[in-house]
Amino acid sequence: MDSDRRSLYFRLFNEIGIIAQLSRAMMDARLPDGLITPHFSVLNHLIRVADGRTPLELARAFQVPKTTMTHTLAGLEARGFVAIKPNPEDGRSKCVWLTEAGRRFRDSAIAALDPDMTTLSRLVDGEKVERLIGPLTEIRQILDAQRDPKKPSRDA
Amino acid sequence: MDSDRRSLYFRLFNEIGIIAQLSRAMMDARLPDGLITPHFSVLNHLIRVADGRTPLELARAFQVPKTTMTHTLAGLEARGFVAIKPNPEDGRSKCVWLTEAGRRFRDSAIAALDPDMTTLSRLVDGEKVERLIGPLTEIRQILDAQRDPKKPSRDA
DNA sequence: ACTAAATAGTGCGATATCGTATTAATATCA
DNA sequence: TGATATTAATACGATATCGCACTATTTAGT
Repeated sequence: MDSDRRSLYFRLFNEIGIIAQLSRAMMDARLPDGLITPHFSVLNHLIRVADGRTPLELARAFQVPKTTMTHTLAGLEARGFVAIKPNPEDGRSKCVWLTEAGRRFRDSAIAALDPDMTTLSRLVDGEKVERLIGPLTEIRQILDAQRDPKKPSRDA
Repeated sequence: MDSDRRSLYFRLFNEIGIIAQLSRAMMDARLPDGLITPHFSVLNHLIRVADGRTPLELARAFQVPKTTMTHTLAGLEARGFVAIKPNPEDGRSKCVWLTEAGRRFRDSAIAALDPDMTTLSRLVDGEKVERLIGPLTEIRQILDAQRDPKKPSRDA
């Protein structure tokens, strides 16, 4: 592979890595206590996508190792933001349910993030963001498909 | 801020976060020993951008806290991939220089990553990537500028 | 020159992230 | 049905990441 082509992809991943770091730092700064972006993201996912997901489904959705999701969920459960119950369809598995406190926390977190998001929406054209999401989703899916299918969660 | 607009930015950051995680996992899997993507990225930066940077400059370049960069550099120094010397222009500061071993390691890491990158270049159109980098760089710069200028490294 | 404020790097403790190995339950199949 | 492989979750240990606080040095202001 020639050097120019290679550095193109490195630059892409570098920019994306930095944006991920900056956006996460921005959100972390608005979240209380020991709660950080992954906690909020999981709550948000449970509301936006579907309640009652299994830990493994959540790990896949965020592309983190199972053990990382176990840890994140333990933090949410300790604060009473989710309830983790046995999966009635599979004795090995669990289901993660939002609690009322979890919903309230998610709403208050969004409120806390709102000023930053509003500022951002003034600085970054929404249509430009929409045009980005398509290709980014495509790249995400390709990267996802590249992983060893035997390892759906990277450490299984 | 209305909910649609808000979820647009959340989706952007979510996709970017997942791609960052996947690309990092992909690279980590090809790096030896205890070396991970940040180690490689720093070496790559020293070659591509400029040798002899200070730790703080590197922390800013990657938008990580100073302490994180200290830790990353310690790992590189322990393996003899960089030499950290006093900054002749500032007694508080240091300068990070690549060693020959560092260059060799960077080259071998690139060689190890090459198959993945080649696969990627077949699956993701290079021109599409080029069209992404501009807007992403812009967003990165805006996010960067949004941070409190008093805290150039998030924990200063 | 002297003092006060700012800056560069790091020690330290807390938490996050990850890989490996383990346990329990389920699925496969002879 | 019984043996084997697969799967979901977690315990555990190692390292990464981060914020806070501290030291040494430099810079600014008088």
